[in-house]
Amino acid sequence: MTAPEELTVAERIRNRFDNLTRAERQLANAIMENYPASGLGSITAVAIASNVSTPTVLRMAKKLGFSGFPDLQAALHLEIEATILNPIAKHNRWAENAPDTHILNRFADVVMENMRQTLRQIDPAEFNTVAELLSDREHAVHVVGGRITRSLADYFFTHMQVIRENVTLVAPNSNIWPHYLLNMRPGDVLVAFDIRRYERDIMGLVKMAKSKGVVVVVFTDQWGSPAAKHARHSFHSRIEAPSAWDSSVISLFVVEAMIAAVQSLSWEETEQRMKSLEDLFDQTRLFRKFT
Amino acid sequence: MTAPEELTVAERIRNRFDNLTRAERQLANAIMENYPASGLGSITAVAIASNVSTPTVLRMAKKLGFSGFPDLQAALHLEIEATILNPIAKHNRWAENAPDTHILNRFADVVMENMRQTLRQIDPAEFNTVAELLSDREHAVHVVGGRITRSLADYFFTHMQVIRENVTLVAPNSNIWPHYLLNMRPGDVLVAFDIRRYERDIMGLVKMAKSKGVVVVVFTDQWGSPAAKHARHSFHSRIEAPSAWDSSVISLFVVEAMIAAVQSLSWEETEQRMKSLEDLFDQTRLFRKFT
DNA sequence: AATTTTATGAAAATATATCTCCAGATTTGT
DNA sequence: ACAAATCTGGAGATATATTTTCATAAAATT
Repeated sequence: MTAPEELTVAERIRNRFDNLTRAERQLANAIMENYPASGLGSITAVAIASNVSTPTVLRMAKKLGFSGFPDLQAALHLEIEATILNPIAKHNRWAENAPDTHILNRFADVVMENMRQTLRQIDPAEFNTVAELLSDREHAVHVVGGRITRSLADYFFTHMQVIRENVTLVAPNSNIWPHYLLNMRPGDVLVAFDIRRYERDIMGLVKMAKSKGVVVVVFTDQWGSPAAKHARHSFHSRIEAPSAWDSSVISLFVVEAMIAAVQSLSWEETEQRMKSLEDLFDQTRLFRKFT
Repeated sequence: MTAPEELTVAERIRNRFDNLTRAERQLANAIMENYPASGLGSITAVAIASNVSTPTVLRMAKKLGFSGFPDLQAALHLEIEATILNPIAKHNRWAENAPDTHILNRFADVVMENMRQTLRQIDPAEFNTVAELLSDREHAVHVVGGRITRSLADYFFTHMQVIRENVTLVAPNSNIWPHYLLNMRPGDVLVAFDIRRYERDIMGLVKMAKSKGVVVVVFTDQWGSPAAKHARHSFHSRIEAPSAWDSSVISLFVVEAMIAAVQSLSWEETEQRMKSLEDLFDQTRLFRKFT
């Protein structure tokens, strides 16, 4: 036997429909008509929409086993939550041979949730715009990162360097940033990485670059680096992690997607460059042959 | 141009995120967290759930272009109605506002599959063993990466350096690797990153380190670096990507999970070190204060 | 360091929603 | 057709939600 609390409002209505009075049936039909959205307004709104009085709504709510109208509505909210929630996020266990509480599984849960949230926030149009900016050979691309984000900046730079010419990685030491600023021209793009704790210097660099007419793109976290306010475009990744540190996994995900987008916007040139690169590698015998 | 009334609440939040204040961003994130169900309660309930005051909720609602909170909520109700009525348009996409074929969605699919496969392959016992090895202060940890994996090595190094002393990042230039080999002692741990195309030099370094009694841990891809054969432990991440490059997202995921595991194995010391680090940052005023 | 601007939440004021009560309408049983 | 039981909604009482006001705190600017 299912406990009454676990029945949906719709089920309760169906179960007790025969016990309902005329006005209540009218109300029940109106609710089922466009369920569950029809039950979301105030008791007054629901009453009016169904052409019954508010006490009728209340009485039916009580008949259905709720303590009052707000109680019924809370149940509807939970149902909506359950219906709308993305089922992909609910993977019970990632590493099947490890317990749920193993760090691998906990991490996997959080990362997937981060991914879901991040993708919901990204505006694909803005993403495309930035990809186009970055594939424009007319203007240079400058990349800068902070203490932790340096690795991301470096990763991004390494790939962009293969895709196109005229890409600079700004050195981590902010003392010599003025040298880099010298080389930035209007229309150039500055890609800055900054997650908490946000670094003063990045903010400064962004402001100065902006005043020189440089288009600034900031990759930051869900709270947003202060530098993002001065940026033309910004991408917010969720960086939650079951650890003392933040997670950069999703930031890297967005970066890789961006690299892929830029690459496909200018595949012909990129392909050429990659081939030349292969040749160079062959000559230096840096790599073993891949089988 | 879309009329403002036709934008969803989520879109409005995205559009104006950069104009939001700290408390408002906190609220926005809480709403997006479990959207749209999170916005269904009373203004008070929403405020409490997000840990902000009710006026903040109201102010944000107005900033987003609504006349008040009930207006915002009515918009949510309409969205829910639209979503539920059209079940096909729903949840099979990550970035709901981009087509399935958009690179963001294709990337998300692949990453998710990579994660599944990778976690299925990892032996949690081995994972734990390596975490213990890395948290043993008696022995030094050396980290090395290749052309692409350098960023991962760097990331791992940066974090390990905070967690414990006696961690070295081996410089990318393999000419001077012999210098580093000089400092490796039996029982030390060498963490090497190597994904295709596998690099000859990494292989050489691993072999030599092994012959000196160093415990080698290799992070590689699903096919496995040849260096992995000489390693005591190895972790294989799936690096498939819808792009000309491989994806490092899952490798980073495993690295972060490992960092978290090591950190929790020696939390007391790590905590001390992190506090000292905070103090140092405060003194150098490198970061802006995070609120 | 001092000043201005902006952001924030506590608390009061207002508006709205919810519930209670009850008088009349409707149905049911005789 | 009549009495009893039940149903229904109007109107007021109460509770809650929403908005406004304002003092304080934080941040930006000078």
